[in-house]
Amino acid sequence: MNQEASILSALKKASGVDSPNLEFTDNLEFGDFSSNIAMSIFANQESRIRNQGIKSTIHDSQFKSPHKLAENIVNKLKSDKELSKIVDRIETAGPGFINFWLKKDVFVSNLIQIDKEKEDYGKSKIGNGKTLVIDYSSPNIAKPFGIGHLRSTVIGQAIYNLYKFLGYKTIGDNHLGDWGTQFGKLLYMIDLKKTKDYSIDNLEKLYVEFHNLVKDDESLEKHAREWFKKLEDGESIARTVWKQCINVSLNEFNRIYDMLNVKIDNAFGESFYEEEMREMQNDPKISKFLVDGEDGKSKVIDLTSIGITTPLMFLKSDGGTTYATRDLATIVFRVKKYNPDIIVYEVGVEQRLHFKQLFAAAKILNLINDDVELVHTAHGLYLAPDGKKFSTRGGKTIKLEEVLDEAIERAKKLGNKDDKTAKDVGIGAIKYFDLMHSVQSNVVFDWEKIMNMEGNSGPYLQYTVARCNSVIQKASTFKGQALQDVYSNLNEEESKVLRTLVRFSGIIATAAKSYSPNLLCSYLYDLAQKYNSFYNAHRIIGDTNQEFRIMLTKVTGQVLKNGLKLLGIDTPEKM
RNA sequence: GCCCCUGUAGCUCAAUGGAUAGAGCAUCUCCCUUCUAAGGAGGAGAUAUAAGUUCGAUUCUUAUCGGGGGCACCA
Repeated sequence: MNQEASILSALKKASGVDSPNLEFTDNLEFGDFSSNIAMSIFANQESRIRNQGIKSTIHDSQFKSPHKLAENIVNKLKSDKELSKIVDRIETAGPGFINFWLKKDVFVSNLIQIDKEKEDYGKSKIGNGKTLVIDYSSPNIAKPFGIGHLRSTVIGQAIYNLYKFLGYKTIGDNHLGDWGTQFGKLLYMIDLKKTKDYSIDNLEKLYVEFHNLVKDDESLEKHAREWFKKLEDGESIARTVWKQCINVSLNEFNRIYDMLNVKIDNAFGESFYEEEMREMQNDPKISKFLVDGEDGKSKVIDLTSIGITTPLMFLKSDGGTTYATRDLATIVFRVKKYNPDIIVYEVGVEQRLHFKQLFAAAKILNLINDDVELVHTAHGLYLAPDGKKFSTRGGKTIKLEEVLDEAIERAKKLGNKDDKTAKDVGIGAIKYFDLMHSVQSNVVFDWEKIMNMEGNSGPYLQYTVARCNSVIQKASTFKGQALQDVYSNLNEEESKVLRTLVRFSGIIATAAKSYSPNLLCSYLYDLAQKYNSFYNAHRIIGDTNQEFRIMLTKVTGQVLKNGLKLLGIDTPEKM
């Protein structure tokens, strides 16, 4: 158990609150950790207590002020023997904060632990026995891999890595958009133009052209649906062309995944669930929930009972399936195959309504148990410089590959001669830029910013790791001993690094739980910055404290490396 | 028209209702005969507006004004 968890458990006992608040304090004046639990309990507003889920065995009327209540809790905490092993001092402060100072040797043993566990440091078993399925990346076949797919790909990968690190059984699925009326549109255009050019560029052109033609002739939408129906019914020409489009696209996508160094367990794609879709259509337990759509021919699932006025389109007028049908079928498959505890959809915010509908429908149709958690991360979008959404239909996109190439090129110009390092740095810059933003916020695309290699950036963190490596390499006399003696006279910079190091496992848990890799980014940047301050202010090799300082360098490099690996960012030895 | 999200420094972004609102870019001053200057130290600079709830509000509520996304046979 880490220090944070130990304090939490003691606090839980002393306050009688199930999930007391504990946060790291950046200002040592307020301890290493701080809790506002006394003030929360004291706020005797029933509604707030209910809203925050705070139930305490302590009745607030016994105490005159949150400060008095805090003192009461502190007294209990002081008699906690387990806690006294790691905590040096507990005090109340201000209006009723409870502040904890960790013992110096907690920091020492933490250093030793990091050095011992190396790349496993920070791992946990809290997810053992639990399964998480995550749907991410999910580009559409026959369209270029645009900048828009970057978020889903890298955030999804980071969430996957985080949960795996926490001991979950994790299954990643690239839910390729390889089915649906979009292919009808393409098949119609291919037939119209009698073309055999199935290159992505041409397919994209046809798709854009289709939408231009539709502006003048809405009946084309109907033709597209007819073509998709043919495809769905297994018509051989449609299937052959469709298959060729898929092969072309997959080659293209795989090249990009190689560049990004992303490997997704499965890539079943929407077409994979044809069997489940057919079974659902014939299942009386499902069909009893289907009602006629407005035209009397389509079948929809009514969601007004749970406050969603837009019904879910289950079968189109021509009997063809929709995106929603396929997503429901996917749930059926995943439940049957993996029995997951959590299913995460790392999909953009523009599909919020769809997932709201989908999750509601899955419950109505009894496809999942109530205890399965369905999560839509709803990441924000890359917006064009004019502040609007990039549009595939309008042909306005930025190809991810161009961005990646440019970043690698810039990394080379900075002096990274070997290709692997240039690639790690260039790709690292792009991934970090994406991940550092909070998941839900939109990001305005800017060539200069996305490949930033200074300041709060991927290359900054990679550079810090390389710097640590370089110091370690020069420190040939390092024996890794005699650490215990130096703690009475740590300087400010050293203390800051030490205090930051102990937070790693807590940050990982929080980042995973809230599906927010950006929290890990901020942490790593904070750690690197504190280390760099230390590095600039003090000599390492040759100092009387050199054993300690070298150790500090070694484990900082290790923690940064572990964190970056979780983010899917490689760390070159040298740069 | 209706629904959802959002508004923090010149720009791009952080901050489970907590203590002095953090960064990066840009800008101004310094620091390489010292272990990697892709670095470090320091200036200047921000919570859209108006009420409300609270011991305490960037965070919660309401209104106003911006911005974005969506609203059954695209995904």
